[in-house]
Amino acid sequence: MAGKRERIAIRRIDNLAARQVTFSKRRRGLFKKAEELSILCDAEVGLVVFSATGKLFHFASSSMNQIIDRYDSHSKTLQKSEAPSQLQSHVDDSTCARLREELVEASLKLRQLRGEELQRLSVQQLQELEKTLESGLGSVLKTKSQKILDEIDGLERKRMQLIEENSRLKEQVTRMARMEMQLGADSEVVYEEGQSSESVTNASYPRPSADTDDGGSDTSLSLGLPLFSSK
Amino acid sequence: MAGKRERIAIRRIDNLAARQVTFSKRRRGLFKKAEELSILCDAEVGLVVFSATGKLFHFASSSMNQIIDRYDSHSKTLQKSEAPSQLQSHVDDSTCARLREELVEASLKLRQLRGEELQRLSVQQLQELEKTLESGLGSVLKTKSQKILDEIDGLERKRMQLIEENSRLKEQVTRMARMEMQLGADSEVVYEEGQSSESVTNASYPRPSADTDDGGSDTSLSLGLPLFSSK
DNA sequence: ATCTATTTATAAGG
DNA sequence: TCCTTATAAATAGAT
Repeated sequence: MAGKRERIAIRRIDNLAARQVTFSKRRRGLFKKAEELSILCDAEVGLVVFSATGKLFHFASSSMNQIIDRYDSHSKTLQKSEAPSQLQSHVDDSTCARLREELVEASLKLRQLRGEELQRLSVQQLQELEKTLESGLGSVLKTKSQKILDEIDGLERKRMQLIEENSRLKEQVTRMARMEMQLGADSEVVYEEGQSSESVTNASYPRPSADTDDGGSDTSLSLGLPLFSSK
Repeated sequence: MAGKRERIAIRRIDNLAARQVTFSKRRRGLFKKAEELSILCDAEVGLVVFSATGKLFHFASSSMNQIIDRYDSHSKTLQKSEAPSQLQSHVDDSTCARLREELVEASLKLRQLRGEELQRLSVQQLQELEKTLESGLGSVLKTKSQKILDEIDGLERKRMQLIEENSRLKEQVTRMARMEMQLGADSEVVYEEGQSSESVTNASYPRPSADTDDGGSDTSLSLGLPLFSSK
């Protein structure tokens, strides 16, 4: 029979055998293409692959060390003062080895929490993992909710402040309009800008840009442009 | 018009423009496949490419430093001679520092997955964490179910084997009982153990301990003790 | 960059 | 792992 091939999603292949087969095939394809790229385009290519079982595969168009060095020199902007050589290496190999171990361990746990590398675990261990994940998920959800509520709360508070401010302004406008009427029609009035007092009673008039952050609670007296002037 | 495409030989492309175009296209393809391999097959992949013009491109399924370290530890069969003290410590401070950094980072992520240290995260980040946890939890549950089903399956298989064995034994006992009757009442019968043939027809008689593992399928003829003997 | 004719890679099944 | 085949994906050449 031949393969009724279907497109596959790019996510970890669960079935171990299938995963290994795919690894073989794709690894070969990848290395082939890496080599082709280096030859066709005169590029320096280094490729390192560790199988899930820890086996190493690698390709380098020149020498891997050379490529790694070149990579390091590109990525390391920070240089060490080489002067005292390694005479005062405070960290010894055993410290490093321990760190490495811890890192490997931490990485494994991370992957397991992410749902990988589970095959070797016992049902008991899986159960524990499940509990950890559930509790973690619970905390995350709780924190997320809290943050969202806080945000809503903050917005609501700002909204209330704005409403307050708004009504203060309306009041002020009303008062001023009344004063204007009392002044009578004989006083001379100059409009600094072409805005009549009527438009100010509209709740959605544009706020002046001076007040960038909207936390302001007393901009009512510093609007920066005259609300009206009489003629 | 579209391309009347021809296969190309794998050798350096002379034309500069064509070489650059091909570099772009194939580089993208290569990186895509590198990532796919790492995801599909749970492999650790590190890829470094320098263009002919010296530009660096790189991909790492985990962290490049980690991969380079792992590569180094694999490829270095040469061991440190302890004689000249720490004059030739293969691991330098920077490697160690890097390890430390990675460990700190991994620990933080672990704690976050466990539901700690969440306060500084944004809602967006929490959302991602949530997705990770949910997917991890899904995998764990799936794996656990599979393991439990496998166990049940194994037990069921063993049960069936025991039932089979049991009925074989019953048959044997019946046959033997019949033979005994045919021998007549005058023959003397000696039981070496205080067990009558009747009790063997009981489905729950204890099995002899010789067969430790219960995968056995033909203990019926090697019970290790005579069912009866004639005199 | 975009468009296709073609070549390649590869999933599925033995 | 290798082989086969149908099909998905990559990509050379041209616009």
